[in-house]
Amino acid sequence: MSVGLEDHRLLYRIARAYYVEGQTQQQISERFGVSRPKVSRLLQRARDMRVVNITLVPPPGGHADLEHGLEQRYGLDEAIVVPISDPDDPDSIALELGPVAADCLLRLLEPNCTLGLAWGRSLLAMVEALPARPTAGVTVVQLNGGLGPVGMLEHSAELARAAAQKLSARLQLVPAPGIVSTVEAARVLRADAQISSALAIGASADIAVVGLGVPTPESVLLSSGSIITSEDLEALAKAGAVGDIVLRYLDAEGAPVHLPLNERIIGVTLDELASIKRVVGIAGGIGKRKIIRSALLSGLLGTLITDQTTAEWLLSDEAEQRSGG
Amino acid sequence: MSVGLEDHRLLYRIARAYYVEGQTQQQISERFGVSRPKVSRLLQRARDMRVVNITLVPPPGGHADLEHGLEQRYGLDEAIVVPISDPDDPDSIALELGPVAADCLLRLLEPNCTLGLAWGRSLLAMVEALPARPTAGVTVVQLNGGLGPVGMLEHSAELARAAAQKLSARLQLVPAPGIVSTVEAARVLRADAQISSALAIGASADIAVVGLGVPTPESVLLSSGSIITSEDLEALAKAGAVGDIVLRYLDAEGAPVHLPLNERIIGVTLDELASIKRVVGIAGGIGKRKIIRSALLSGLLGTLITDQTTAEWLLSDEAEQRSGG
DNA sequence: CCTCACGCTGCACATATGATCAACCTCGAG
DNA sequence: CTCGAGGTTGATCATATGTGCAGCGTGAGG
Repeated sequence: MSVGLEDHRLLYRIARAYYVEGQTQQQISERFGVSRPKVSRLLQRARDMRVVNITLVPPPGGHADLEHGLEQRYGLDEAIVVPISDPDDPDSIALELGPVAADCLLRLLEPNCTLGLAWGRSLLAMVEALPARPTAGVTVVQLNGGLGPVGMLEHSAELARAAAQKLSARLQLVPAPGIVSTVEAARVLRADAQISSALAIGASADIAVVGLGVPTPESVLLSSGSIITSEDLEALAKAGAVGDIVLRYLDAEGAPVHLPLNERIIGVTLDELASIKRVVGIAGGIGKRKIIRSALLSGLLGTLITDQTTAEWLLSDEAEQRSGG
Repeated sequence: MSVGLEDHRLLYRIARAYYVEGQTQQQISERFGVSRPKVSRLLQRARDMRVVNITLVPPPGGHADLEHGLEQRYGLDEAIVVPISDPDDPDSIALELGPVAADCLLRLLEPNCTLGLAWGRSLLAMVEALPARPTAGVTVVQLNGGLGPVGMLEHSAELARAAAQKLSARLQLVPAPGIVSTVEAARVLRADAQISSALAIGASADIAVVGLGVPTPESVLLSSGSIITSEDLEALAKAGAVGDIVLRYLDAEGAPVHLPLNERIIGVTLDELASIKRVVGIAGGIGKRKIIRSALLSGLLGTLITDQTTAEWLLSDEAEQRSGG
């Protein structure tokens, strides 16, 4: 019996009625004289047998596969891959990631939420790209103490202040440096009511936006102050640190690096960061590959915004091999 | 602002999550940080803007457009167009329409329903193609009295009997000829309790399967008996009749033809036929074009099963012009 | 500067949909 | 012929989905 052929005809007719003519399964069941659940099953079969083909038109640029690949491989909610005009210039990268991150942030923001901000060039670019969009009941909070000279734009407090202004949000600063010279000083500062309260608010943020840092002499962190010493740098290198996320250092596999330096940090901890539902990481450029991969492996990030070149590397065999080594 | 581009990206990502990854809108809304109704609207927009393309694979033979065209133009529930190996041979047509009609009928049949059958070669072919498939509580009933010699396979009673056997159904015959010589005879027969009861059951059938007849000397109707006289034929021609549906004659536009002949018919009336939810018409071939078109215009049919050539004609300009003439 | 009209947002609801389940039928093996 | 396994059916139900609605922000035009 030519079941297959008649079947295909019916599958097609029903699929057409459903997908093209927009009839409900109920209407179709009455029209063709089959039970309503059967229509559902026939449509299922029509999809399985590719009688209906659902095709998606990828957005221009072809980053969709990169994004999906990153999400699959590293378990992200969302990866956003941005084409960069000059992929070798860190400033160019930050400036082009920023607006995209701003778009993403606006999408994620909802009334009465708390937004935690770290610091860095990319964050700065994002905040600058933010349009003035008052959102009811939002609180902007620093995730770590300030770094570098107060008033510097990359300074965490300045970032938070600018963001709060754009969003007409309540501002919660952490009135302390991000790194202090001694463990004892950090302990004292953390004991301060205002500081600990601010950090607690940061730890309970709904959204965190963070950059990823690399401990090189050129980085903003080191060049703008001398709080991290060359001894610290050596210790970090020896311990295998490849970079930091909100001042917390990770090794190549995304594991925290345990060093005395940690005790001198004023900011949310990795555990606290992990408890934040939505952590958005923004970073790109060749120099940040290792820490980006590390952050991805750590599982801390829900969203990653990076450049195309880095995305390709993160999906390449090279990144895979390092996982084995 | 490159709204369109970022929009396209998000539309694509969401469409992909929904259609490819099979996530629910709820999951997507949480993953991408937009409200659930918005996901629904974005998906709607993705379809409207052809970010998702839904393509159907037509069944081999390319009759799908013909079928859809017939349904649209004549307001059918379903048209089934069958490719015929020899479109000029009426027997070939009937034999090839039959199995398709049988498939269709099996689909339409449901437990505890009443199936009314008319008569003719196509109906015979359908019944012969029916597999033995007992269906609970089905009643098969004649829609009109018998025609031609009793025992002839095309005979309405034989058709009904054979169908009832295949379906293990209860059989309700109309113990009378379909056409009698005088109006008076018809009146007497219709008054018979058994006959009128049978006709009432036929009139309340859930499904009716009918052929379409043409009043030519070659037709089974005329060749097998001499109940319709040449005078009748002339009167039919003069009144503009192009054929019949269950022995009721229609003009080219699908309107009933009022003639004394009507009073000599034993069978369900056009009004009764119109009250049956599902009327399946089976007919094909060049000679039947006019009556098929007429039956379609009458609005009596819910389903039409015909051959490809006829379907093309029914959608051609020629058929259109006749509507104006 | 004020006003109005439009569009967008999320909420709440009605509905459409897919899954579960028990009964049934079919087909093949014993 | 009898029996049992697998598949198919429609009833029922929880869930997913689309839409009307009120409120709000925005931008154009006075």
